[in-house]
Amino acid sequence: MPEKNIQKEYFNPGVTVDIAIFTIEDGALKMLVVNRAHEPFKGAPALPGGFIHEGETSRDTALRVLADKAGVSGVYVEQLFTFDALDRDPRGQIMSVAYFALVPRDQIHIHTEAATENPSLITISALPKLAFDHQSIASYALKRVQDKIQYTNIAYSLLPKSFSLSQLQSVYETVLGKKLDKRNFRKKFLQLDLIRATKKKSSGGRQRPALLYKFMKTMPSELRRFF
Amino acid sequence: MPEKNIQKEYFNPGVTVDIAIFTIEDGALKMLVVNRAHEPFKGAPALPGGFIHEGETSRDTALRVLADKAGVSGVYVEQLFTFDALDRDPRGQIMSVAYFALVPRDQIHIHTEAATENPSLITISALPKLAFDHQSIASYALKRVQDKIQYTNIAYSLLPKSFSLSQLQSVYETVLGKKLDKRNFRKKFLQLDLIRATKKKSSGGRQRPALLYKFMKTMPSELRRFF
DNA sequence: CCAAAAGTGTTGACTGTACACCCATGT
DNA sequence: ACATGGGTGTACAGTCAACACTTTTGG
Repeated sequence: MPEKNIQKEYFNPGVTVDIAIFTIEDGALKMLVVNRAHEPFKGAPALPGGFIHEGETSRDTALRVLADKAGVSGVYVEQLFTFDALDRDPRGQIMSVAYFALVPRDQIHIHTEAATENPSLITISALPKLAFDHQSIASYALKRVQDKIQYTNIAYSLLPKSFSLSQLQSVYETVLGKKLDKRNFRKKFLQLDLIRATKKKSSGGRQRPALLYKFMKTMPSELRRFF
Repeated sequence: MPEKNIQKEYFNPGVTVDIAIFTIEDGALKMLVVNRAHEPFKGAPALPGGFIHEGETSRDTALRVLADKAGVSGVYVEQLFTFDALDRDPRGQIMSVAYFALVPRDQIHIHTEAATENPSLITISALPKLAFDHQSIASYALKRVQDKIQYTNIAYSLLPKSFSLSQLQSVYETVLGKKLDKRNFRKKFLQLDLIRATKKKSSGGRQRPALLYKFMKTMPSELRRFF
């Protein structure tokens, strides 16, 4: 290994960050995609992303993109994988450190002035072809979310601060793409000691109000597998 | 995103690959470390690694380092995580795409002519302080291996082509750092349909010869969690 | 015949899954 | 009063964990 002037003496690939931003809207799992403003793949749908800036970690870049394109901060963000197939970008050898984020729908603000490239939410089950290898990144991200919602508390990042057990169950059903049994779900989840009942009840519906719960920790925490 | 000449117009961080190479020797889990030949951290133990070359993916780099420093090829190698804290390398902003590999002890050839930097095997439980953030990389790698041996067949990459159930169990005990029940282990593992008995038996010991088994697939394959 | 590792089943505890009805509210 | 989602328990099946003795070989 060399000592100095790494940037000049050695070959450095380009390094970008791409981020799969998931949310739930109308009972469907959706992902935020943008339309590329420039070549390559001009006009094609793609994951939001950008080059790493000097003095910025890849996570910083991911958070910056998240703020720029979706107007969101303070949500769950995790590094996924680094994609670096040599032919993934026609401009040359450019790797992508991929991230994913989970965001409650009402925290996404697509129409900020900074939100270039027409960000929009697309249902996962109807994803169009994406630019670069973003298809692979998206499916890798989906798999990770589906795995991880089963043994961590990351669901907190798809829900409002307080929520009913039915809302929580609906998040699981939407992410996993399958129905769950109501009684078993409640029994198991309450045993985990992750959420606590508040003194409030939901209102506004024309049905019996539901007890509202909160996650005790809105920080990632690992558990044993529970679904 | 820009269109051309990425390498010149934009800031590119340095990109290295570091690899945690695990093996089992004398019933202990060990990792290969080198002594750094140059600054920074000259003389300090570190994970083997190096810069990505032009036209090389990070995985290519990992395989190259594995061949150079350990004389090994054809083993299980997996990308771990990309480490890019800004202060991780005193030379500047240099990220590391970390990998790990699992290698049977007898396939490691430390004393090839190319094996610079005195590679040596260190017991995991007695790791010295390592250069850079290699401490973090190593513990992250260990955790990943411990997790993944429980729901994939990666143990194949720590064993010879044929092996007894006791050898297999010993691999699990060594990696997980705990004793397992012999009858339960055998029952569960055989149910998984991952290995097949051969017609051979072990010999040479002064005890009852064991039936030898082979993994049906020596390619990564995922399962449900089994330990 | 002795030492050493190989090989083999059963039981009880726990966990997961299937399943149906009454309750509280708004309209 | 009715429509809507909220809330609750039991029984059966499957999985996990604990546990000890006999077998086969080499020396």
